[in-house]
Amino acid sequence: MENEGQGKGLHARVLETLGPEITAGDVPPGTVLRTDELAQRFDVSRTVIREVIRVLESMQLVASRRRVGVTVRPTEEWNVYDPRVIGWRLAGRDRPRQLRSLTVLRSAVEPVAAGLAAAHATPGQCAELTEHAMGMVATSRGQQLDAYLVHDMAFHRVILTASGNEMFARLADVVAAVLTGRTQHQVMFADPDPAAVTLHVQVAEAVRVGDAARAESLTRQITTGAMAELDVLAP
Amino acid sequence: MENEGQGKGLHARVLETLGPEITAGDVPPGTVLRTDELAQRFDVSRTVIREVIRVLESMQLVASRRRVGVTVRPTEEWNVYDPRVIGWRLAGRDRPRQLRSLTVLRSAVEPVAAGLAAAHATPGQCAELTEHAMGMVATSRGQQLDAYLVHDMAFHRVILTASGNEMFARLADVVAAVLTGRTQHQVMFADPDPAAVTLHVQVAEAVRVGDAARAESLTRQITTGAMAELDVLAP
DNA sequence: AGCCAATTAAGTATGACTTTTACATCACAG
DNA sequence: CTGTGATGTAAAAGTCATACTTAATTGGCT
Repeated sequence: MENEGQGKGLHARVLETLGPEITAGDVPPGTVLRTDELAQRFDVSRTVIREVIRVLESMQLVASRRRVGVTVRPTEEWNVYDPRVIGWRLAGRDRPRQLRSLTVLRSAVEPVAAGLAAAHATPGQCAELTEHAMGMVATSRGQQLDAYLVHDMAFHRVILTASGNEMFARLADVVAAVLTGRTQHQVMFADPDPAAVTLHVQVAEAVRVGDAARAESLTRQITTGAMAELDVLAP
Repeated sequence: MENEGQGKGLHARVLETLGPEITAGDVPPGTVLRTDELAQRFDVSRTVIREVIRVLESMQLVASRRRVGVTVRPTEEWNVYDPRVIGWRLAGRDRPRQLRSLTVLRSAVEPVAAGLAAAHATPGQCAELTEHAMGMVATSRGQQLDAYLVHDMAFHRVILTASGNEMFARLADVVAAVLTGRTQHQVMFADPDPAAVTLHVQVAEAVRVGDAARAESLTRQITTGAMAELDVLAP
């Protein structure tokens, strides 16, 4: 379990080592890396390293300049919306900060998405929504946090995709990660907030009847609740 | 002006050709590309093509599999938050749809960002804000759209960065692109909506005095106005 | 100060070799 | 005759080593 599985290609393995090192701050901004050294360190050819560098460069994590080397860029310039960067940061040292950033983003996006979903959701999506809301009710008591989480993530994914906005839809994974992170940090025996569960049911209903304003307002209550919860467990 | 400047490296030039072709839909999802064919087509070595493919893969535009080739992935899987993907799509065929998506995203994010800015903005940022709001007032009449745009973009950039949330801050370029796109599509002799100008001044003031609720509400009026404007000029 | 040359590290090209895997072929059992 | 499964082959990406090119930094020389 020391090395990541060798199933993937070489460049993927190198990337999965170097990326997290950078996002975690182990290789601080301004550091200069040389391709030859990296090739030596990972015992791969320079070709492989170059491909990794290209990907890291496309994430704005590094900048490559002739005669000087590969420089780690300052944090503010990183592509923080890249799923892999998000994943690495969530797995790394400043997971709390990252979780907070993402929760704020979620609190901005989800209410608007819910409002749009009320206008655009297909009957099938409405059905899924109520189904998952019911699932949340059913699993909200008695230490079934894992089962609850599955429904919660599915619920929010449907909302985001039913909004009909591709930018919102692509945040489904991020929201899922946030929800997972929150569950993992919660006390194991604490059941979800009953008020939140009720709100989800009401959102599903509002979307079904096409009440955009109500769907938005209710979802805003959910997300502000999530932020308040974050403040309580803040590190 | 036929070819993009040859100042950058080879892989950048190939990327700037292949990327837009994919995002524009000229190379529809499901299409398989072979690396040696691409190498032949662009008259570069396979090494260069491989690096391009890696970057395209990191944008989730393509997937590379052995024995089959490089497959263009379906639109829903693209990394639509990647700045280059956004740029390519804005430059391409479905620019209207993209502009609409981004405007909706903006309408979700900016009000929340403004609320946070009211709580976190430094005195310096408040000064910048009023300065640019004043600039907008000064350039709002008499076909000075370009000068107006500069202040508008700067204003919103300050709001987003002053929010203190890195995810919001990284959307400044996107918002700038949206504002630019809107200006370019407007009739050349139409001055900006006076109501919008007033709202910007009021937002700057609300942020300065730390009235988060008011800053959020005013900004929401700005963004809903922007969306309404989009509906009028909808293609 | 300003210019030129040397040096350094990334960028590119090429060719040989490895690994994975889709596909077709064939054998066998139902 | 058909469907299932084992097997072999070939195609394309993946990897490596090496030689060469290009740009930019550094430092020395005028």
